[in-house]
Amino acid sequence: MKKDTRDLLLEVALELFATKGYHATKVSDVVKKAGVAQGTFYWYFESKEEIVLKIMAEGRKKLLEVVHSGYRKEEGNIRDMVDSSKRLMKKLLSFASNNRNLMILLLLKGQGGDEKLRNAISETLVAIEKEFANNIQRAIELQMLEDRDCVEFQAQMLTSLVTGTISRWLFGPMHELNYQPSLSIDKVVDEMVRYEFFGLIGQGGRQ
Amino acid sequence: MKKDTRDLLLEVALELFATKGYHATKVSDVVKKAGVAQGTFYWYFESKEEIVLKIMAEGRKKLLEVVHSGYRKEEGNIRDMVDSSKRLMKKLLSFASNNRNLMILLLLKGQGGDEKLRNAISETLVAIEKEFANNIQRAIELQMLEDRDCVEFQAQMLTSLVTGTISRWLFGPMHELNYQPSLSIDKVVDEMVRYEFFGLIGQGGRQ
Amino acid sequence: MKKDTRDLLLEVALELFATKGYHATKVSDVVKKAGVAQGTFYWYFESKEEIVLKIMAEGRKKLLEVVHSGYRKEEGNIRDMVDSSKRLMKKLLSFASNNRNLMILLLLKGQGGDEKLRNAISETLVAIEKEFANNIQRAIELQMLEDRDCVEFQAQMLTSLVTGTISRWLFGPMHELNYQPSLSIDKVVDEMVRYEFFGLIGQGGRQ
Amino acid sequence: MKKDTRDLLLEVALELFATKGYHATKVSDVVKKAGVAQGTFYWYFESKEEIVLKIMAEGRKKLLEVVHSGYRKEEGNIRDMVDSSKRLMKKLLSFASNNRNLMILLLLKGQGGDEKLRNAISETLVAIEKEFANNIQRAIELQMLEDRDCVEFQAQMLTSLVTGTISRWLFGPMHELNYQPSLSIDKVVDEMVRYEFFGLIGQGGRQ
DNA sequence: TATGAATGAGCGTTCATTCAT
DNA sequence: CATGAATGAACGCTCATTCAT
Repeated sequence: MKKDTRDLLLEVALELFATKGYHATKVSDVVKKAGVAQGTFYWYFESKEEIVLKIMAEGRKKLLEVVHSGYRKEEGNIRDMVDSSKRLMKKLLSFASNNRNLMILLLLKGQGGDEKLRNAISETLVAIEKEFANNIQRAIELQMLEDRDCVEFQAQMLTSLVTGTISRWLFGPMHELNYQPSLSIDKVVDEMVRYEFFGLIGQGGRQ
Repeated sequence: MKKDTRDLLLEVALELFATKGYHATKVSDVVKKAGVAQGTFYWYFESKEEIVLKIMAEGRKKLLEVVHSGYRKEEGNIRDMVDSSKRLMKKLLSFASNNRNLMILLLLKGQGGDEKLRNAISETLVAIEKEFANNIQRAIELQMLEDRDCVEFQAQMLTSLVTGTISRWLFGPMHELNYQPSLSIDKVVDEMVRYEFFGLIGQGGRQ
Repeated sequence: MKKDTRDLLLEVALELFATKGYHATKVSDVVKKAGVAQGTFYWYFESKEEIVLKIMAEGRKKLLEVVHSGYRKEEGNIRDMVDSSKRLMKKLLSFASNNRNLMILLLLKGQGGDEKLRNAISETLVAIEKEFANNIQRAIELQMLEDRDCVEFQAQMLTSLVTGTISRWLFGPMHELNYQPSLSIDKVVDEMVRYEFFGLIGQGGRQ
Repeated sequence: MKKDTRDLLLEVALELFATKGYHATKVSDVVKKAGVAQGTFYWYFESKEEIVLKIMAEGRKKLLEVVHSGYRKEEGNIRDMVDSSKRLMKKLLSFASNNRNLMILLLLKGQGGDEKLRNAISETLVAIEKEFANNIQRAIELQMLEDRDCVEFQAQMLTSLVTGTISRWLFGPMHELNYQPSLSIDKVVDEMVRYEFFGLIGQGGRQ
């Protein structure tokens, strides 16, 4: 069951991009680690840029599947909404935890690359934001949330909260690749969703 | 009143780093735009890396001054706390708005650089997080916030929220350099601080 | 029968190092003369320093083979010893004559280079000195030479004599690269070995 | 009694050329160590090359004075000749010992420099050789040495012997700048002059 | 499919030298 | 005499990409 060379290259490239960064990773590093010749790389991919875009496109697809499959369609009350969000966040965090390299590329190391690279990342975030916006909109229509007339902005804040928290949780304050998360997924989910809906004050905050 | 060459280089370099990214900016670009010879650059800076670190260190210092000077010391009730936070956020957003290039470097384009560059960014975020944590801790001690035993994590979520929102507000969903913010500072501050303390549900959310 | 590119580069580099000196020879000179691209140089060698060290190591090896193979093992009397030395010197001078560029690098032009370069040269001389010391020591043990209790020093004087004479003979007083030796090898060998054993006074010197 | 700036620069430059080599020594190193500004250097010297040539010309002059003043004019017999040579060698070694930096430049580090630099060194050696040749010629005319019809060559061998021995004695086998000579001047002189006149066999060698 | 030698434009950096003050 | 900022040509090296086999 020999590994397909193309997949091997994709895998090795992702690992190196995540470890050393896109720019610092040479094509020669990739082929060396994959155990193939330099030319072989260019049989499968047009350029270094193409492979990273392929990686990110694939990653975005998988990530969006998670986000999209996350919400239950029929919320009833706030508790349902919170539970639903918790389920989504749990899925998201699990996915992130199982795809550390991808998350590094999407959330951290990719930002400094070329225009196209940055756009790919932005598009991913926009897509996530859109999903969140849809959900918020629906909740508003169900009169579960007050209509503050800035759904997009709220979705964007939520996206910032989630992506920032994920990257901080997975890689620690200094973005160390081998950082071991100190909080359990459940604790993070609990706190994050609480924050999502109730902010710092929380449900029982004195007003 | 000839501009000091060193400052000129710093300014030009920041602009180019923000516009094209650190890697894509050549030293020759910087000196060309500054109108000095290649060697002049190396009279003032040891390397391309040094100048970007200098820029970021200086930027971090100014940014932290804003964050640090932001909070009032003697909050009384929740309204005070919220007002205090609003004042801070307003200062932060004004600063960001007036230092777009710096924010690009700190929040967007810097991430893909060398190890040292990324560390410089991480350290900045850590410093902000620390300020936020201090404030949350104080609010807890004043019994204005419930002690959820995860102050650090809360501070980190807050940092994610704020930095993400700022970069999204200033540069739009696609991180365009010339993006014109569509929301006024006051609106952003209102919504962000509301979110900070009350989450999506908000003060008057039906439970 | 295409020449191996690596060997071609080594050969061209040696010639240029000998002609213009290590520092004055640019990598671009080497590749231009070899008719390959700049990058090709770095396919075969890590750096300009590496190639010169490789050249010198190879040269030292060949030189030491000559020195080592030079002496007969079983000298009987002084005449044998003198003849043996003549054979060695003849071999040495032939080698030097056939490897002018190498000798230039080892004896003349290399000295001003980097630390490693100079060390490589010193090590070569030390190795030669050691061979000479062994031979002197053996001659003492055979009671063919008086034990003056300074074998090392004698070997060093001999090394100075031989290397100095070779470089002076091959390249003339002004170290000209295209100098034509004015004395035949046999004459030089005769006089040098006479000097080696009998000094200025010579065998028949009046005392 | 402030040190003359020009002399200071000469002194500092010699030290650095000897320590780091001509090429590795930057003009900025010299002025930094001398505590003057970069421009000052060029008030006193036209170029980096000029200063090293000045240094070497001055050094050669002093060295030749020693060599020239070395021989007694009226040798009588071989013992006189040997004694006379011993006196010269002792002077030479004392001079070398007191001018280590100069000797490094003349005998070791200078060789790899530019054409002019190498010529300056060659000329020095030629001048020494000439002095030696004169002395040998005179000894032949006094019938103290056999006329082997190769006075120049003999002088050259003698020069090789002397210069090689000096550099090896002062700086050790690896040309270390801080090497401490292990033999006393007198021992070196004894052995060197013995070798000069009698070779390895020596006066009492069995023939 | 796969190899790996070859390419060459381009970059960061160096440093001897100049010159206005 | 002295300063030190400014110059700019030049060099070693990189690395994504190509191509003959």
